[in-house]
Amino acid sequence: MDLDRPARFVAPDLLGAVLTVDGVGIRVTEVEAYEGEADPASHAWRGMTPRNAVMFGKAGRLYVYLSYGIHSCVNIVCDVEGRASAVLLRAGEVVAGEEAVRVRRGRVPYARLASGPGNLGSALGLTATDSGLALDGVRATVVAGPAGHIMSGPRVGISRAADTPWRFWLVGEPSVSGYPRSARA
DNA sequence: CTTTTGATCGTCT
DNA sequence: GACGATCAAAAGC
Repeated sequence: MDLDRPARFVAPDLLGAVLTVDGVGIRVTEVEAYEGEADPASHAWRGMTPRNAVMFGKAGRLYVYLSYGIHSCVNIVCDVEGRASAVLLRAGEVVAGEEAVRVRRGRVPYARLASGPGNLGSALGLTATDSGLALDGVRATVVAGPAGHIMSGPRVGISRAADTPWRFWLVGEPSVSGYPRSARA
């Protein structure tokens, strides 16, 4: 998997890949691409800040941020150093360490364990203090995997550039959120 | 079933 | 001091 490309190209390739953090494995089923200066919806739109600095760094690290004061959302940083670019992991299927996930997520249906960016972050047990974590095999890894039928559409939950079709998901996967229900193709 | 609202806080203006 | 790359529960129909 070549992460040294802009997020919009890496995003669809990440579908079907398995991200493992501290023994919990998640098969990615839904992602969104965010790119620096050219993308008004990106955190890096107005340049580097202490929070988004990791987005400007080299590929293969995790960018984790606190959303709405409650949820931790997880991105995989891509593109070459100096170009802010990241893929938000919106949903996945838990394929390893389900017991550890249930401690944090409780008694919810299997398909919902990591459905939605906040839930996925919770399932992995990541918080903003983990931002910058390298996918180097120490605590975390990504391994590419087979993807089925891929579809794309507008990103969810943003107010700017809401028409850019940089959301990608696997058709037929129960964990895909698409929250809130609107664009059904 | 659809729409609204409360929770909760770091970040940037 | 306002506002989110959100979620689940409650209220409205």
